[in-house]
Amino acid sequence: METADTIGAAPRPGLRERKKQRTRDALLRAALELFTTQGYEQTTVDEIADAVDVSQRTFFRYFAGKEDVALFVQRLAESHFLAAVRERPPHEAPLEALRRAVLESWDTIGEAIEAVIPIELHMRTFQLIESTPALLAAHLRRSAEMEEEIAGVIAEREGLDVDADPRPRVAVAVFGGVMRVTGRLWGAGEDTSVEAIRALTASYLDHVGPALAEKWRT
Amino acid sequence: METADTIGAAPRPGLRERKKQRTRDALLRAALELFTTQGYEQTTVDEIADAVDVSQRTFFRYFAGKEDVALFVQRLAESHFLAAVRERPPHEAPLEALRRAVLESWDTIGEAIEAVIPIELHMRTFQLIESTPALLAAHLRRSAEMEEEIAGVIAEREGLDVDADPRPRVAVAVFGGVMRVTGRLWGAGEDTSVEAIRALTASYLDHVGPALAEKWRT
DNA sequence: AGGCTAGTGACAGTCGCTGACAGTTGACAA
DNA sequence: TTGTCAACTGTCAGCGACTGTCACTAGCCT
Repeated sequence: METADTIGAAPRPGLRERKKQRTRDALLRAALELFTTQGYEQTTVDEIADAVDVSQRTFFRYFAGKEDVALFVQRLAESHFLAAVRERPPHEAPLEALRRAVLESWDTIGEAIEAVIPIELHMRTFQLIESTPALLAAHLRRSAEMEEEIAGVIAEREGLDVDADPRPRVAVAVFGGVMRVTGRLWGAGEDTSVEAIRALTASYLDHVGPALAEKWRT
Repeated sequence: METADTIGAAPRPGLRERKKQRTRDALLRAALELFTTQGYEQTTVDEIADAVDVSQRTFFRYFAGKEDVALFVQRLAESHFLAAVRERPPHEAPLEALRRAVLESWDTIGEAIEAVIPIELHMRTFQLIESTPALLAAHLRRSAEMEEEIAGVIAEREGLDVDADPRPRVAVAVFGGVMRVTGRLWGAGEDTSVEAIRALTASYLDHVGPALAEKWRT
């Protein structure tokens, strides 16, 4: 099944594989570039394919559709976050684990992204998603799916049954809600640095307690 | 501009208007019936139009698309909930107002729905939305938009600036997150009665506090 | 009764997406 | 090196969602 160098650190992917990777990257970049400059709906799949000089059919062999390309990097980031959650030490309280996972994972996420596309392009894409109904919808659905997954992780950490105890899902729902708000505000604001989103997230998470309080008047 | 009976309680819509209403209702029912029996993706717009004996073009004059029909009743419910929130007395704490608004509005929502389609059909539609990716995505986006609106209402109640104080958005995000979880579980469960969703909602809202606690172990 | 206009159907066209088939090119063994 | 196999690709054909156009029908109003 596998060649001898499977164990080695640099398996040298082979020409075929490298070519595939190049086409995939080229399609991704071309798509995001076109989306962010002329708009998502205004960009046709043919345009993207033409820009990379492949047939439309080939585009669909690499990506499930327009949506899929647009959210590709987002999914990358999400999987990093999910991994970060799984690696939190078990003694941390659920919300604390989630909080630290986000705050810490942003750096690794940034690196992972830059290995594929320029970070600046990703920023523009992020704002595009927020402002394009079709993309926002798809993104929210993905988020919902991931929340379900995370709820499972949390439940396991605490040795609970997700379907019996409401707390895992509730905690994750609360957390997810706050994350969406911060993401939205970050995209709308001026400062698109990693520091900015980190500070914003921390601040908003700190406001969950006060927001649930009976009296808002100081 | 308006005829004399504008002031009257029963303006008698006129034949034209009544005909339109009938077509709209017929399209809505036919669509939901087809969606829930053979599936959303498996149902074409032509089928729906044929079932009501109008042209495809006419369908698109009444609804923006397939998604729009499927979520029509949901939007009806949402607007009722929003109205209920606006009518809560100002002395209630934000989360308390939201809580009471949901719990109380379900009855009025039920009535409003039944004026358009049989309630049983709506239940099936609800489950369809939860289990159809494309519809779930659209629904989540709508919810997000409404959360933004509600955040504005809450901010106004408390005399705050939504963009300056994080609490309105955070509170609504938390609430919305819990609502989604309960909705999901309700659709997945057996008991589709109004009582069931009411009890489930109350229970899950009560678990927000415990879910945020440091220690989950009793 | 007759003109006005909202609502409709028929038609054509765009775009996202998929299946089928044939041609090309890297991978791997004889 | 060469030949075989499998992976990738392009071309073509087609479906379904959706939109613009235009002529026509049918309520409405005077």
